[in-house]
Amino acid sequence: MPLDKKFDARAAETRIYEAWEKAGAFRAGANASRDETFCIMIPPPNVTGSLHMGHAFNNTLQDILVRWHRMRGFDTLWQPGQDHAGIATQMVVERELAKEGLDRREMGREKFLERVWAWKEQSGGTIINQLKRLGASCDWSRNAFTMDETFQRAVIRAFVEFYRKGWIYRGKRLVNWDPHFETAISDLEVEQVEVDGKMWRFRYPLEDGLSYRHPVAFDEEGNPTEWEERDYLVVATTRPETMLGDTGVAVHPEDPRYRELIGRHVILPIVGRRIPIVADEYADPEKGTGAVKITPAHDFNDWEVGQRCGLRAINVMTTRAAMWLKDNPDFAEGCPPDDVARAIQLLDGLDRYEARDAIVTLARDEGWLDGIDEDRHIVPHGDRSKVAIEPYLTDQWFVDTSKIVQPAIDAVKTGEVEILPEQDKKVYFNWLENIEPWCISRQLWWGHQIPVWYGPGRTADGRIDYSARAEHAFCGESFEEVAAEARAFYGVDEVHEKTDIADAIEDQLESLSHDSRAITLWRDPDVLDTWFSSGLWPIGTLGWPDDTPELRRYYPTDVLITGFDIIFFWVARMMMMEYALVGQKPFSTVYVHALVRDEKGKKMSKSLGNVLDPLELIEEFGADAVRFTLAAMAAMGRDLKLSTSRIAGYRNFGTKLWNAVRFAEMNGVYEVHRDGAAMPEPRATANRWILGETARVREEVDAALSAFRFNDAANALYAFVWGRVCDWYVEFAKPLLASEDAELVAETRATMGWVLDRCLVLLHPFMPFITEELWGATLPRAKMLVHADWPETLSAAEVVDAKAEREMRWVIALIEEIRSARAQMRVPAGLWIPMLELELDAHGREALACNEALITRLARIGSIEEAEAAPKGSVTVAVEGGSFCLPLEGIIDVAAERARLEKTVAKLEKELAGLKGRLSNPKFVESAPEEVVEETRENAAAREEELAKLRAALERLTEAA
RNA sequence: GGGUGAUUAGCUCAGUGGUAGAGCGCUUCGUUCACAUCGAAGAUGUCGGCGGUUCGAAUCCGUCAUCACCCA
Repeated sequence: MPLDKKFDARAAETRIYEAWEKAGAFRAGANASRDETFCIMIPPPNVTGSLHMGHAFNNTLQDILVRWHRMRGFDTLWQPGQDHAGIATQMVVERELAKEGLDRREMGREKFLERVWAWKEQSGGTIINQLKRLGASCDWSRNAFTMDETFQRAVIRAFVEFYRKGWIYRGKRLVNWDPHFETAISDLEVEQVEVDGKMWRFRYPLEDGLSYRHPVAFDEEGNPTEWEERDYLVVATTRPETMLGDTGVAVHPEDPRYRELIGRHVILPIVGRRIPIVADEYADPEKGTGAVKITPAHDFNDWEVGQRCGLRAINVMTTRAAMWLKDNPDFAEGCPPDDVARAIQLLDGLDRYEARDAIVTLARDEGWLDGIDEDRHIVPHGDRSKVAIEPYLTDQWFVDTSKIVQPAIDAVKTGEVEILPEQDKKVYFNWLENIEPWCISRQLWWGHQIPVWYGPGRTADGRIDYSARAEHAFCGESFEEVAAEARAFYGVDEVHEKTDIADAIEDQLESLSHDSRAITLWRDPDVLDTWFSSGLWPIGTLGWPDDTPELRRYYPTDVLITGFDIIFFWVARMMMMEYALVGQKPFSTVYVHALVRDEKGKKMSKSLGNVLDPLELIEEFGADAVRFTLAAMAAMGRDLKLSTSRIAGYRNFGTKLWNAVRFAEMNGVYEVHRDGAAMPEPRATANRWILGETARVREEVDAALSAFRFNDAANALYAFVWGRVCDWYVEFAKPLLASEDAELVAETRATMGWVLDRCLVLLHPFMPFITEELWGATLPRAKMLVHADWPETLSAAEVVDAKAEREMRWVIALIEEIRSARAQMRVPAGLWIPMLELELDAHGREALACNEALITRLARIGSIEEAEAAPKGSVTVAVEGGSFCLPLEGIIDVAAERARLEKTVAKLEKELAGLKGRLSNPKFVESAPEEVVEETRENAAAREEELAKLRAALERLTEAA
């Protein structure tokens, strides 16, 4: 049954994917024929996410490598899975609940988590199915999830190990607080956004009527010429609401204006707090007034200043970033009670922005507003919530990254782990060498709950101490483990667990009243940063902490392919955590790819509306076209700008391949060629030539893929299949297949069949669907293409026939020359014209004799005859070793022919001048490599020869005219 | 402010010292004989500017300009 005229991607892709899955084609070790393993860990997408262009790109590259290795017989595992995306998923579910008028706090943790799991069950498969549409050949039977029981065990184990080694600690620190989600987030989850804002200047009165002289006018050299007497300091701030937590004013120690004020005090307006003027280099004399208010509990820089200068940190906000003044002893401490009461009355409970307005209004009304300037500044925002982040003082868990960072740096320095492209190494080092402690606790419910339980403390003399400060933490992989420890610690028989601190205290009081020897512990309610679990991905998915066969076989993995945007989030953390936990690298090579942008180079974003949906593109052009486009554009280290016309072009490439096979089928190729046939040994030059070309492209593709040069591999295949097989070989084969010589026909069929099979094999990693379809449609096959043998030993050195290659190049050049002359002379395309052979060397004669049928057919030449001289009005065709002419008197325009020849002559002359110039330079001949000099000589000679022929032709033209 | 990268045909981009390339687009011609998602032919470049190294620079170095991204 003949093939259709084109490939129906939409109908075929699902069917083919199902066939692969049914055959278990992607299972770990499928098609393995050698000992070496090849393992890629998928960068886990969010479980409730959906496929975007970045995923499509990333997974296409992985699939190319995986299919390539699988066909080469490696024991291959592409490990798929998803992460639980703590904040993102909790956000989605909370939004769902809100529609039903529900709130997670009212539901309670357990009920809420049930809802999250239900949501995961419902939408978790979306991205898997989308990856399948793309053709991703993951071992889905091993699909992993960071919240799976086995993976949870790995996360908890990692936490406990780190804790016991002292690499994790809990502390009251300023963290990036997201007031929308009411959780801490890590530095990396913060986006810096430039916004238009204001800079307010406030006057803080000096204590006890103190005053100083502040310069207000300056001469040309900047020396002050006028001063005014001030009994206040002017501080500037972009965040007036934080002033309630001010505990100092900093000036530069060298600043002459304020030197005498250092150590004195100002009285904070509104609250009446007496706060010191401290010297700190953080205060920049050039900025504003050079005096800066310090709010250690609400600003990272101020926190540092506070630490250095011994200032208090007063938290004045709630977890929702509303003002917290009432019942806030820290706030009230040291302030006049009347002022505190008034502040509470005016400001308590106000949102931070309402409070800002209120404070500015107060300042204006009370006369301590010095002025307002327009100001553009950077405000940190939560990358998920998009609200302004509040630096916030809370108890959080941190990984002391300084303890585990060194092996991650060394591994890349020594080359044990390779990062490609090179430039991304710098980014990696830059971050790791300046690494900050990693805040890993999140005030969320969806995630891995921190395996730490708290109980009362113990005093030195063995009594139990219930004060909050004495709180004792127990860390263990289970409550049982912790309970055992607690029994020993307290010397009690019973240890109870409560999830909530309030319940625990109640329970404790109850036991005390019964004089029972029991202690109640409560578990830390927080969960771990999703990236803490993703950091364990390579070992966790393979079964760690158990010593599984998979872990032994596939770990360390081979390649990680990921976007540059998660080098810090993920790559660096896997490096640190895996070295810390198993003492081995997680992977050998990291290939970092760039961003997919729209065709104008803009980052794709929903708000810009320039998002290309990979699934829509797959619908329109087929997965193969989308994949091939991404591969062809994957030049290392460059962003890629995607346009649909490019995808359409590669869809056409698939059609081209399809029709080449269709041609073969229509010409009896598959009556002769057999599945698994050895490479034929044909006589005909064209057949021998294409075998050599096939060997060459195989080497090119392997070299390119080995170097992660996906674009080179894709382009080599494109140029081979379209530019050599379809444009030339199929055309050469037409006269051969039409020959009377049955043996010639048979060898041509065998050759074409073999070459096309190699095309399918080599293209399969890039275009798996259409190639698999053609593979199955042409012959009964022992194995599906997905498991076909990669022609690894096909070597150009062995297969290329230098004579055949030279001959075919000559034939192609001649045909191109004739076609070009015809087109420029406006010879009607359908017209068969005679050609005269004027002079020809031995090689040319042989090449002509062997390929006359090809030449006459492809150049539309009716006859070739020898002639002594070119007749009047003929067109000259010069080739290596000879020249021909097309006697076209009456058809051609002499002036046009002259113009054509002159143009070529001019081009050759220019080239020749350059070549001769170099050769006549003695320094060039002396210092350039021998082969370069030789090549230049040959080039010059060849040009000279051609030039002579064309000049002669020009002369004849002149004589004739 | 610090860092990284980019600047090559109309567009998107390859090109690590030896004759400037590809795809798309454009122009002309062409459909019985695999494919119009096609074929044939063609036009288009001070390789961002300036300096340097070299026999030789799109390529190496310096500098300036413009743009982009990352980090503060």
